[in-house]
Amino acid sequence: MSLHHAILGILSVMPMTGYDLKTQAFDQSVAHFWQADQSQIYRTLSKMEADGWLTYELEVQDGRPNRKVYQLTKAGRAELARWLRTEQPLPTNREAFLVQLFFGASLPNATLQELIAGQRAGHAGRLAQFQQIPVPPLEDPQIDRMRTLWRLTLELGMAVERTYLDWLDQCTAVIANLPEINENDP
Amino acid sequence: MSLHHAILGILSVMPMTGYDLKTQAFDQSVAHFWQADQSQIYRTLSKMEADGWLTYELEVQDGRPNRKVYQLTKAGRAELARWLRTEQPLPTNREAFLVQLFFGASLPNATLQELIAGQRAGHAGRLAQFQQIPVPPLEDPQIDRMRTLWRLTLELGMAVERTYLDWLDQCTAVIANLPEINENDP
DNA sequence: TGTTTATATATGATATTGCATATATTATAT
DNA sequence: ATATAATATATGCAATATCATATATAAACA
Repeated sequence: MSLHHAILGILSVMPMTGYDLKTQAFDQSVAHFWQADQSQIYRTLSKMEADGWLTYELEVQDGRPNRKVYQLTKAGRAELARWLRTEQPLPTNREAFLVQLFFGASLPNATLQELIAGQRAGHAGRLAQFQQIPVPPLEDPQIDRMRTLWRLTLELGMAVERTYLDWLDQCTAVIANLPEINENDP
Repeated sequence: MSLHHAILGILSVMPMTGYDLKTQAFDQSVAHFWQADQSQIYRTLSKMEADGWLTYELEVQDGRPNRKVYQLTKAGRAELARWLRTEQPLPTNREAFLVQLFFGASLPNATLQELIAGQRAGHAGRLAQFQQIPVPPLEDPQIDRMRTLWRLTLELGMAVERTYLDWLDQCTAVIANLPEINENDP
């Protein structure tokens, strides 16, 4: 639904190809709030071009596939401006690990701890990845309106990851104090 | 992918109908980590029954549609036990509001503040909803292994909502100090 | 020398989600 | 008296997401 609008946003800052959208934008600068599959990006670009929101300039290359550098049309800019003002629903919470924990009472403590450790490694990795995205600090927000907003979204991404890490450590502590289940008695 | 497993988990605690799964489980006790559409629940139940993970007992009613009370088969219990031990990927971050904020530099401060206020109301509502889900406190985890794990998942849900609320308040403060854009100069 | 990585776009197939609508009766609210 | 909510299951359809694979060449690596 709003992969369209994420793409409009990115291309409004800088025209680029589907390949760049994947490798530069969705895998990097906006990865903390939107991720997209390569095949879905190309399909969505085609559809948006057919709908008149985008055009592209073909850069002919030899030895490599030609590049289609996409940019917004007037209609695309209008659509982005309209959508930016519409109220958005909260994200849906769907998290497989929490299903495991909620229904995991039959698992031994050690197994629960292994699952928790796996999640912890993942979240620590994400936090490290977010911390490497370069944006200026918030101290002087007069400087650059756009970068201030970028910084805010990144602050949330990092705050959420820290919340996960703290909570996973709490889980480890709680389960360490839990009496072991009797494996003969399911 | 794991709506199947969320359903296996719920029915392993208590056999119930598709209607009960929606109204009692997905809209209430597990709403903080998994949500599902009614139509998807019924389709998934049919598929799981066809795959031999579930059976149902028909309770004939008059004046109302008959109830299909689903329960796990032996194969269903085995699949749940297997899946509970498999490592799960982190949830994907896809949040439309952050797309707006990231690309919203062209919006006036007041519009940004309205969008933030809308999100804040939503997250405050979610937190209030989570706080009404009754589970015993963590002080004595010896009491009940299952309820301890339930409590932990709920703690995360609430911690994440508090993280959002704090961050949204920070956004309000930062944007209040931001110089207004010149609307004649896009 | 052979394998992987990078560049670049594209399609097929499947899974998942969301929204609307259909049916049918009883109970409750206005 | 009439409309809405609750109970209960089901299908159609469109949007979205995921996974695999195809094509083609150059560069880097082992």
